[in-house]
Amino acid sequence: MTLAQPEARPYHHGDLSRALVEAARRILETEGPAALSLRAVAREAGVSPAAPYHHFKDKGQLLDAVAHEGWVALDAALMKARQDSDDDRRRMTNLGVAYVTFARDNPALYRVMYDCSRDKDALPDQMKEEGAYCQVRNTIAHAAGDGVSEIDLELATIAAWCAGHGLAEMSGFKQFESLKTLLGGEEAFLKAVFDHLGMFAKFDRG
Amino acid sequence: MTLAQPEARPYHHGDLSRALVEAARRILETEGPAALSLRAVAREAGVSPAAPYHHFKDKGQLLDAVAHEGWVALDAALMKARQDSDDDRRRMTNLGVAYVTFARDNPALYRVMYDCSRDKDALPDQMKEEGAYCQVRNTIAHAAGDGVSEIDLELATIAAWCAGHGLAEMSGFKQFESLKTLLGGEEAFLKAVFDHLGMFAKFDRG
DNA sequence: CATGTTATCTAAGCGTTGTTCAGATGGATC
DNA sequence: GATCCATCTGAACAACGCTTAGATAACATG
Repeated sequence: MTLAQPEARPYHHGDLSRALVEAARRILETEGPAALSLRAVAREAGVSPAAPYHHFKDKGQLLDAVAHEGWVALDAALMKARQDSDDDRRRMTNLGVAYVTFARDNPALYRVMYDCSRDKDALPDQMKEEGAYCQVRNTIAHAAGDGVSEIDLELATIAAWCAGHGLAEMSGFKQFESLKTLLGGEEAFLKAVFDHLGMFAKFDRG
Repeated sequence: MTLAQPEARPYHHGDLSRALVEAARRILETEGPAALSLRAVAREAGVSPAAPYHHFKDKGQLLDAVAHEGWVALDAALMKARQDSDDDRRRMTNLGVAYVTFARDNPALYRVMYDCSRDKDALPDQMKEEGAYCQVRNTIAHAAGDGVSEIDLELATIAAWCAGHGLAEMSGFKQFESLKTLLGGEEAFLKAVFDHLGMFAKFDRG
């Protein structure tokens, strides 16, 4: 008779895929992206280093699953931000702030999300239909009214998305620290930058 | 007497630091960032795997050197773009297009540059004085005239830089392919997006 | 010129990683 | 109850970043 194991997991885990993704997110949050090795994830989940390969083709595919969860979470954050406002322009700014805030609050996760995208040279497919990208697009469409062309709409969405991503990756740079305190905090800083980007400038001009 | 070596390098290389950085750039261009290991760089330079440690504290410091070269090159590209125009607004767009074009032409190098920045949560120090960041700032300052505040100037520079970085990392996404051909090529696409960002909107409005 | 000092390089090795493979395990099906 | 098959383990491989001990040669000092 052996001593009681700390976690008497049966030989077959039951839902290892899910457990692995959760373990990965736990490692991301506590130790950062550099510590996210497949072996570490397996360790954290309490299985052998080879076990993950029965659920994911390779490390990249596990990261894809983690990234997917990230996009879903970002989705929800943007959805919430979109409802918290009535005015179109303010709503657009709120979306931008929510986007960057999500990235700043989950830096490791955001990094994985975009690393996966760049490896495939594409945003996740999910986004085109009902995802975060589409939410930005719809918000712009509503703000711009009927007169706007499909092309302008697409361009404006891309422009806003690029601005958000750029700011998400750079707003943490220490060179901007003094400016932030001068403006009264992180959020004020973000709003000010988005204001300067004038994402409706084209529509305002006519 | 031994056969003539293919490259009868003396025991002491002479300028190994430089050779290592060049070897790294060669690997980046031909095999991409994933293949850029310290051992591969040493192999490419024709030295043992331990040799680089006499010139760089660790792999990160070698990448820092590579990144520095990248920033210098980007510097030059922006300098050239700035002189190729007279009108302020066009000059600003040209800067943006040049920035993104550099990133698209040297994707692996650009990746290393920004990975190094994020590891330190800072743009390279060199940029603040006479570097690329400063060029953008000066261009905006010239365009905005005397009335603009120091804060607005800084915000506009950050906004432009974020937009450039975001577009640099996303313009390669295949989702935008059809839109690009529809607009008549990569450069037209970039100009259209920058136009939508209306980086002078704030100043135009007064 | 001989000598000692120092910078530079190599060889070997440690611990870790991603990945593969043969074999052990056990739930599901007949 | 025998069989099948997805799942998991243990052991192994090559490659990685990095360290250490020792070889080599340039250079300074006498």
